[in-house]
Amino acid sequence: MVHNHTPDSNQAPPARLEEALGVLREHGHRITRPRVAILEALIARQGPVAIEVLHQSMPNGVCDLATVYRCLAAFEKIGIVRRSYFSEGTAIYEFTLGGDHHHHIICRECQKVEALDFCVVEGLERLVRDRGYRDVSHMLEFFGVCSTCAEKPDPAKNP
Amino acid sequence: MVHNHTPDSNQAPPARLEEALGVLREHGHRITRPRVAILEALIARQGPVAIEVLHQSMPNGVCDLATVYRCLAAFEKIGIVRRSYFSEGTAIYEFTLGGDHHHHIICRECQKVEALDFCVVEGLERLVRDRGYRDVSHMLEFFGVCSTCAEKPDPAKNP
DNA sequence: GTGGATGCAAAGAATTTGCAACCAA
DNA sequence: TTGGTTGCAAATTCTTTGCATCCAC
Repeated sequence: MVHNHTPDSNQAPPARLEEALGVLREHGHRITRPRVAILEALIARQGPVAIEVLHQSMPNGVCDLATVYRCLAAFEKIGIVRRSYFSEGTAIYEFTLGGDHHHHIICRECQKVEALDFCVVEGLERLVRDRGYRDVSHMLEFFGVCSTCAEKPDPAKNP
Repeated sequence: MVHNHTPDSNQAPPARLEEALGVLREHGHRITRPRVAILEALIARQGPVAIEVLHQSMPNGVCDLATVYRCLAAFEKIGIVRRSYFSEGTAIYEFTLGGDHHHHIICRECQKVEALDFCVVEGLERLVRDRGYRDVSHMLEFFGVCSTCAEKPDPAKNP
C-alpha cells in the first residue's frame, strides 16, 4: 500500500528531467541553469515541497528565490508541476510528469512525505461531473505525526 | 449527494449560535460583541468564507480585522470552525459545529463553493494509522468549472 | 544579435503581534 | 476588580514585480 523507495515515479529521474525539458522547449521556453536545477531538486524530492524548502535544497547560490517563484509559476502553466496549499498556507509544488496519480502522508513534525499508491476518489469525481462541473480534479492529502517524531519528546526536525 | 440550500447545517442557525457560545464558555472564553458578530456572520454564510469577505459581511465597524483573525484562530482551537486553504493561498474558515464532516467542490472560475455530504476517506485514515502515524487527518477538495462559468466565453467572476 | 530569463531590491498582500485601553464575569 | 479582549499600528512572512543585466538560441 505504501511505496517506500520510489514514491511517485514510473520513470527514472533522468528520464523525467528530459521529459520536463522537452515540455519547456515545446512551449518556447529556454533551458537555463536555474531551471534545470529547480527541476532536479523537484524530481529528487519525490513529493510536495514548500518553495522555501526547495530553494534551500538547491546547490548554493545557483538560483534566486524570486526565480524559483517565477519558474514554478511558469512550470505550472505548462503542466510540469502542480501547485497546492496544504494546511499551512504556504504554496506547495509537486512534480507531476511521468508519475501516477496518487496521494501522500505528510508528517506534521518533520514534513517527511510518503506516497500512497491508491486513489479511491477518482470514482467520486464522476459525481461532481454529474453535477455539471467540467475539468474536474481533486486534491487529497493525509497529515499525521510519523512514528519517529512521535517518539521524540521535542519536535525536532529529524526524519 | 449535494446540498444546495443548507450545505452543512443539521440545526437551525439560532441553535448553532447557542451551541458555539456554550463551547466558548466551556473553554473559559468570554462572550463579546465582536465574537457574537463573527459567529453570526459565519453561520449565516453556510459555507467556507475568506476572512476578508467575512469581515466585510459584518455590520459596519463592529469588529477590527485583526480581531477576526484572532477570534477565528481561537475558535479553531476549540473546534468551532475549520480552517483550510483551497487554491488561492488565503485562509478559509467554515463553521463546523452541528454539521457533518464533508468536503467541497470549488469552481475554478467563480470560486463558488458547494458542499458534498459524503466522505469515503475516513476509512483510509486507518491505513495511515496502521503505518505508524498518529493524529491522522486528511484534506480532500474537488475543483472544476461550474456549468454557469463553462457557458460564459470570458472568465468573468459571475456565480 | 535579440528577446526571454535572472538577480536584486522594492512593492504588495496576508497574517501576526505589541501594547494601552476596555469590558465581561 | 481583574484578566481576557480589542483596536490600532507596526512588524512579519510569503509572494509578486520593476528594471537593468545577462545569456540561450
